[in-house]
Amino acid sequence: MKKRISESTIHRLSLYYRALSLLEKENVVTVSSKELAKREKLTPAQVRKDLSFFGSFGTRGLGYQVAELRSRMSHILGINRDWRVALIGIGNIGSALVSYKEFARQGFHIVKLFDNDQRKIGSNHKGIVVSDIKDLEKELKEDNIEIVIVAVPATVAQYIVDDVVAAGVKAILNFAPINLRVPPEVCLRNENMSMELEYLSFAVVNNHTPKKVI
Amino acid sequence: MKKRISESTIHRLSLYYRALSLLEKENVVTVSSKELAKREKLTPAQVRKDLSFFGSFGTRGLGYQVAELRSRMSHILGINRDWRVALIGIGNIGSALVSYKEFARQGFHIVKLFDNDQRKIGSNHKGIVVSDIKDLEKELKEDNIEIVIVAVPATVAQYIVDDVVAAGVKAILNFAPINLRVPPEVCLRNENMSMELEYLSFAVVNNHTPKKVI
DNA sequence: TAATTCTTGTGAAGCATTTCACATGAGCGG
DNA sequence: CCGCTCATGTGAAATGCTTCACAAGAATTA
Repeated sequence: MKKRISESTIHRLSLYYRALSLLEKENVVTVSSKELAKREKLTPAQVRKDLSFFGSFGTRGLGYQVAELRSRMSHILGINRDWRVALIGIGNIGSALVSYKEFARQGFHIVKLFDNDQRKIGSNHKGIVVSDIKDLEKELKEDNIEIVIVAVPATVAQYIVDDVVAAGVKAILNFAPINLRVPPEVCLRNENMSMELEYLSFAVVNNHTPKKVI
Repeated sequence: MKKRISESTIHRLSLYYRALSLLEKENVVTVSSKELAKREKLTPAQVRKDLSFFGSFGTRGLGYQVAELRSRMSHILGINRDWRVALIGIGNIGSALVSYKEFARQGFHIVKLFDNDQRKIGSNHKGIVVSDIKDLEKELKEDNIEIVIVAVPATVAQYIVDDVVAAGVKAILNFAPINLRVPPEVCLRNENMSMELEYLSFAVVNNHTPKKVI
């Protein structure tokens, strides 16, 4: 399996995983691509094609075993395990994310907090003591952090990310509204909430309706 | 101009707008598609093609006037004006968003807050008194709200959104991790932070590097 | 004014993604 | 056990998006 998987496919895997989790809770045993597609507003062919990149998980004439497919999806997405996540920047957004239960529910555990504000360093948020940003690289290494969430002002984000990369972290979720440079082996995702509002304002002004909802 | 504009193009318009704002601050007067592309890690052809959907804004041999193009972009995106935004759900995420200055900076003003918790109703957040969710439809109409941010638990999100739609709102930014049903004329965007972390965990587990960073 | 340089705007080509459509296999009822 | 129904998995077609490549316009210099 050396074919490049598209970003859209990966996002849809998350959707499938979520739908399957719900189905399992509803005690549904098998599900067809048709039903799965309906639940996530996709086409059955799309569902089957996405899954086919990773193997043949279904049974002709019957569909997919909900529990089994969910487990497969979690393996493919890498969420069949726990992740140690560090959060940098304990401002508005940062504080909210520390308390955001959805992350832990999916196995993403925020276990380190960093800030540069002396008043925040040493303080306790949800049982985690805030570390000094000065020790970022050292502590990320020591604690085997694999994913970092950056929630600092745009002006300092690049410096922070340089340190994060130096610490060997390969996955970064960035909330600062700025285009960050990272080496090609690092996966960077941007969460730019203003851009989403701008999308909406574009839609309203131009009477535009998106084909697919992300 | 009746061609369907792709989601990617709209997102890139936001990037152009941001880059142009910075250039203007740096007192740069003109910019080429090449330079603009470099700043946002795109190709010059992509920049020109995107702009060409909306008109011819450049001068051959010279490039684009920074100030003028920025103004054009803001008109196209609909951010040359202020927007009245309501925020529903004053939990972790909701509270953070009320204080998030980036929104107001782009002209998105949160002017209404709603919650169903009696302890929160009537309380004051950044100068805004929290309204009872029961009055949602009425107050959204009265206050001419055009954009709504939904930051409530997934279990109640659909009911809330039904009311929002009934109030005639045409643009919704949803933070609840659930697939919401809205009529076709309503533009719904989902901000699913867990999905972004899942993307990262997929990338780490599969040694996958995305072609383009969103 | 003519030659040169620069960079836009845009059809056409090249890729990528989505959808179609059907062969194939599994279950089930008679 | 045969025929019928159902639903997968997948090449091929269709659609959509990005990149190429170049004609053409604008400034500048001689």
